[in-house]
Amino acid sequence: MEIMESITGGKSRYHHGDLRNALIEAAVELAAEGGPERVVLREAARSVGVSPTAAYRHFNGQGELLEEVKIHGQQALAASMSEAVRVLPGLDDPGEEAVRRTEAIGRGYVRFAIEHPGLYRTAFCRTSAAEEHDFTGLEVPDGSPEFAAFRELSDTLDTLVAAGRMRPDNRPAAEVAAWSAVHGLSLLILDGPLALLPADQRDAVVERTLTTIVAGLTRQ
Amino acid sequence: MEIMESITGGKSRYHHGDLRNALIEAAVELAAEGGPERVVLREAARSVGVSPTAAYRHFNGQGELLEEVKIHGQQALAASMSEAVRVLPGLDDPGEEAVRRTEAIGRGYVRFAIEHPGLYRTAFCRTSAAEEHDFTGLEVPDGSPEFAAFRELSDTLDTLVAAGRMRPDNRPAAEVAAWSAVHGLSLLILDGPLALLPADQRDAVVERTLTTIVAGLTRQ
DNA sequence: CACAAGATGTTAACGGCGTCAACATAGGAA
DNA sequence: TTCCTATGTTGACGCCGTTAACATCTTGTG
Repeated sequence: MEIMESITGGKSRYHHGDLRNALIEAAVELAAEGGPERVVLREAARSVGVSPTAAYRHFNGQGELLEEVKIHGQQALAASMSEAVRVLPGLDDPGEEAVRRTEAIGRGYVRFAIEHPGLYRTAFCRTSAAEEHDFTGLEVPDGSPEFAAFRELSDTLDTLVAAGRMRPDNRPAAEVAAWSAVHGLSLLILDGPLALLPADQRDAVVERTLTTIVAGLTRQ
Repeated sequence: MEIMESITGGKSRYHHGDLRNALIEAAVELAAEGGPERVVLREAARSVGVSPTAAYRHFNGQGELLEEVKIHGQQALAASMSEAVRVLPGLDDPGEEAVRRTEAIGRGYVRFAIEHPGLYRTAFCRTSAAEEHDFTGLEVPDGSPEFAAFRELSDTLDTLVAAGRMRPDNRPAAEVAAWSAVHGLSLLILDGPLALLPADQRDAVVERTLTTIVAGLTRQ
């Protein structure tokens, strides 16, 4: 398989060259604009300039296209969380550092939801492909990049225990508690009763919620 | 306006008599089966035995029908929370009672989500009618029955403060933190990574999460 | 180099959806 | 009784996802 000299080659060609990715890109844009219900196969095809049925050469159907966008959203979310941690200053007290890091992860999570509501909602939308990974807090899958951030959370929680800031018997399900809090908070802000809260009040509520959940996790 | 002797009168009549409620009922059933995306106007009409456009005499369109179902779901959720509290035994220590009550409210919330996933998802689905109520934790709207349970949570949190189990400066946004936790937990269980967790492990995670969030709220 | 075969894209069509316009009927008030 | 209005019906439109049948490009092989 030679590399097609096409891609941006010129003149409208019968074969697109990279239709799959082009469709995903278009679909991501749609999702960013209007969430999962907005990613409609025909519109993605239209915006790429191709017939609707062409998509079926690259996806099993709309569901599979949506799944692709979903993965993209999960990765972007993970990146936001990682970035929030990366930016943190180092501290002398490792326990304090772990606490700050935990809060930062949560902040990055909520921040992404607020800044990219469509993608965030898509990342957690229901899809027919219900083959979800599961973890109780003990078994953390690795490899899949969308879970890199989750791994980061998990490690940070371990650090909390190691530094004596969290009781070991609190450790199991700690990531579920943390994740639940930021996930719920994000959705209450996006779709729920906190939707029309002015930004400054909203941020205050976010900070207070982060503080509360971390307090719960680190209670001795 | 005389009462129509119809309703269950007999013989197929041209005028249904209570089509609006019949459609809502059908739509609720659909939502219970498959969530918000399942409440399709034509199917509701079909199951009532009426033409699709008949619905337009009673609703502005599918969105308004969905909105009706949404309200129904919110009320059912509130009922589940209230029931969980009602069932609690009284305690001598009012502080301890308030703590138990807070946990019970959360348990009732998550329990409803697990037992009625379709209705729960519908209760929180996005609808065009974005005229949501908002509250920062200070201003709690009353009247609307779907918020009765929220009022109950708010009162319970007040009791926590009064009994000296919660620092007053922790009070603001406390309901947001509590709500976020149970909401996020419910969604992680329904759609997210905890979906395939066996029931007993799932219940354990729920209990641990409730404990953690209450610990955060009541930390001195 | 020729050419068959597979990969990739197109057109046409189906059924289902939400919605609108035009028409039909029933029930109550005058 | 008669007419008005509330309520329901039929028919049509454009959108969606999806399938089947056909067209064109690309590539490996003789």
